[in-house]
Amino acid sequence: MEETTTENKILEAAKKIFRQKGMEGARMQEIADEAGINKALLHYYFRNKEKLFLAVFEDSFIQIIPNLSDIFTQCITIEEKISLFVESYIKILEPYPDLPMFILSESRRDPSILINVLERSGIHPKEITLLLNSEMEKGNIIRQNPAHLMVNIVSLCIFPFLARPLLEIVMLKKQGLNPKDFYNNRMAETKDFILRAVIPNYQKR
Amino acid sequence: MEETTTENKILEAAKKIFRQKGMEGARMQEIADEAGINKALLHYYFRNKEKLFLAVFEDSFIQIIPNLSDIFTQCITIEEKISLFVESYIKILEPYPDLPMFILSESRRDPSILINVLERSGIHPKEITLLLNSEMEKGNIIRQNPAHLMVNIVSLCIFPFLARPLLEIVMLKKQGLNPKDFYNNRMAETKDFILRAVIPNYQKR
DNA sequence: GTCTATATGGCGATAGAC
DNA sequence: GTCTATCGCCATATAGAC
Repeated sequence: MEETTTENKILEAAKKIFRQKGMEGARMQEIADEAGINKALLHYYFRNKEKLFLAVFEDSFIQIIPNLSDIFTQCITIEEKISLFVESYIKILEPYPDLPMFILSESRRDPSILINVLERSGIHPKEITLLLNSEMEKGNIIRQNPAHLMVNIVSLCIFPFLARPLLEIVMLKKQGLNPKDFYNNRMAETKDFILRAVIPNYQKR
Repeated sequence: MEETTTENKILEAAKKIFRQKGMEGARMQEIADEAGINKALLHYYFRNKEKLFLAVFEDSFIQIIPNLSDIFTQCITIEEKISLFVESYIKILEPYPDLPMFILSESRRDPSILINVLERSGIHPKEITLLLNSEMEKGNIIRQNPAHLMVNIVSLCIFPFLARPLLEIVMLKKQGLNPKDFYNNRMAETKDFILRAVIPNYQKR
């Protein structure tokens, strides 16, 4: 069941505002309004803006680097693993379309906020590298640099969220396309594109 | 030859600071210092921060949506066109690694800044869609949704710039990789990945 | 055109009553 | 724990001398 303590109300409000506007764009007053409390209470619970922001950032980071590592230890083919990863990742992001820009933009503003949070992150690229190399040995996936392959997959999943406002305007004004249709097809198209670049003789099924 | 009028010095300084820190993170004092002039002069030439920012944004937008449309009208194969696009685009961005985040982040903060700038942008996705469709008819590229294909190509080119600080830390701390090596190989790996997903029976050459 | 000095407002943070 | 009132700073913007 939901905890509706004051501290929790503040955190939820802060998540909403910080993720939308970033550390520098957010206003403590706006967060207080959103939480339905007074501005002074923010400082009572979190001392200052920086500390409140860090709480939101860490929570957000854990959410965007989801616990998907178990996908790669399951007993399924590499094709199914990649498929499942892409589907799960896009599904996780869909309810929080602001998260990717928030994380990347704040990481760029102040990379030091990453240091603490990376430890407890559940990112283990070394293990995935081993898996990919072994699958290449077996001929199950096309030979390529594993680091680039991982970045490629993540790029294709995340970029449409990052560029959403720009993409929507371009589609509407320059192509006469409905952005909703685009985003509805996105998961399937992403999966097929990746698998064509990765699986030998891949045919859509 | 270089124009070194005061107005130009201001614009160059503003580009540097705004692209690094964004509209909300930038300080008029810092821009004045960078330009080697007084803060009041900024207002003399550009009235207010918003107008100075818009000048920088429009200049930046034109730079990131480069005049690459002529690539698609050249008399070369579709494979060469895609190859050339990826190479040119990454090469254009390399001297300005902050540009992609600046454009996308500011577009999200206030999408209305896009309206004016999109008109004179040289983005003509409809023409590229026609080209892609015709190449699919001929069997030169694998059948897929042209809108997604265009987004995929741009995603793979741009994302590594957007995520650079995060990627560098992950590579150093979690993989023991040298980020420089990664970015040196990036162009070739991107090209091959895309061509495998697009060209029937593509073999690296 | 370029400067110094100053006005004006907003925001993070604190004091202190309840 | 929660509120009202207020402090102090900093950033944008303007006034006015040169």
